[in-house]
Amino acid sequence: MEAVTSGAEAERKVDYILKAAQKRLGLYGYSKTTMQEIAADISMSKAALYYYFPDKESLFKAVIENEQKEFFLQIEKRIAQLTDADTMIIELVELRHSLFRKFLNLSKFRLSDNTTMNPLLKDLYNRMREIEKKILTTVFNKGKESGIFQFDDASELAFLFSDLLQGIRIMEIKRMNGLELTEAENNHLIKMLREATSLFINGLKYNKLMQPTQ
Amino acid sequence: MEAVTSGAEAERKVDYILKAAQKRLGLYGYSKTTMQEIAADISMSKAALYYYFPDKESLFKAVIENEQKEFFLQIEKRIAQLTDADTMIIELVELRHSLFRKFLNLSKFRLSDNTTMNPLLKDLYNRMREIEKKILTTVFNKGKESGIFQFDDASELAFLFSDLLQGIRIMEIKRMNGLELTEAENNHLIKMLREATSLFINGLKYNKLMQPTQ
DNA sequence: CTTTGACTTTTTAAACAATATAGTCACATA
DNA sequence: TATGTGACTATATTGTTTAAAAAGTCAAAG
Repeated sequence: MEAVTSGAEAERKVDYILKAAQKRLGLYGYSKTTMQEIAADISMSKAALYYYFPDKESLFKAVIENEQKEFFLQIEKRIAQLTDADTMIIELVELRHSLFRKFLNLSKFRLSDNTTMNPLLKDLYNRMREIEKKILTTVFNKGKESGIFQFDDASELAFLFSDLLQGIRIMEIKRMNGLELTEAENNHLIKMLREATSLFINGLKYNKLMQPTQ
Repeated sequence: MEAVTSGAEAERKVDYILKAAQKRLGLYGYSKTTMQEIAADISMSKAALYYYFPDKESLFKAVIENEQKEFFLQIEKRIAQLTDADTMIIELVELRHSLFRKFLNLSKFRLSDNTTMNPLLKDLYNRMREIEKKILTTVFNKGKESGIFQFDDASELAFLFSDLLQGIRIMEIKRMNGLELTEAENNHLIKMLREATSLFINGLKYNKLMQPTQ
């Protein structure tokens, strides 16, 4: 799946290609970006791209992996600066939201396009959730240790919380009119996410109803 | 949108048609059910259907409205038997889940078919949520009056909660393999719904973080 | 008032051609 | 040898035509 080359020069070339691909991916999405166009953008021939990447999918996979790495790096950096589990979660939600928009340019990955790029999208999506859940699990456990949260199974909780947030995002996207998220729609979304998080944390702090699983 | 007739005899005939349409709708979905087939099922001519209903859409709209009416009737009946707001909400979620499956035969309304029947589906969906939110708002307010819930805006809360539940449903459906919800998948779904509801209620009971809106 | 068969119109589906894009390769150049 | 290219092939997408199916109409009849 990776580029076939080694050496610093080659690496710079690969980065160059990735940048170009990233730009078009963010702007037009997967299926509306051709290898020809990417090549032209950086004054190369299409064939040269195939020297560095075996196929289109691999190229874009590399783009996405790059962004994802940076994305989670920033999240963990911020989390590390905090001490309380509850503020960590709140921060996590906020950061996740803004970074997701910034790095992955979500708007272009939307429904219309998602039949063609399904394999890529699904992979991206699964990894995202996997890592997110791992981080959440850690934070929940930290809250439990420090005595402010009460619950049974942290990873199950992380699963639920992650689903719940994703659900809110989907519902907001379903409601929106155009193909882009307007400023108002985005504000509403972040407000919903905040409220849900706030209630969720509260629920964990005074959790008396929650039964042990099965 | 309604049948053009009056009189008890005509009404019985309309019911007869609706039953036949309902059966096929549940079995095959909107686009895979023809007027011809419905007519044949009850030994009528297709033209006769058009005497009672102006078009296909109206016929199926009537079917859906029928089921919806029955659906919410049962919910409100059950709610009326309860006194505590928190158990009301739990019951509401449980009932909503089982009745939705029973009456609206959700499985057939799914993604594959939803491009063709979009207008109908959207309408159905919007009404559902509208009524659901109304009921939720009432229950939340009841909880506030009796002093067990603390929050600012009941209808906003209903909106959030309703979204959140729907989000969990969607996430579970996205995860599922085949086209039908298996027993295991359904169990997982209902478990998630229960946990989310439980946490949500807890959050409302000890709500100290929740800020007044904006 | 209700029902129908025969009819017209509209929608959907299949088959095919035309186009665009992914991907290959023999050769060129440094 | 490592990198790059133009010209090629194979594959996937899109557009167009045609045929079939289904929606919807109507004059006439019971």
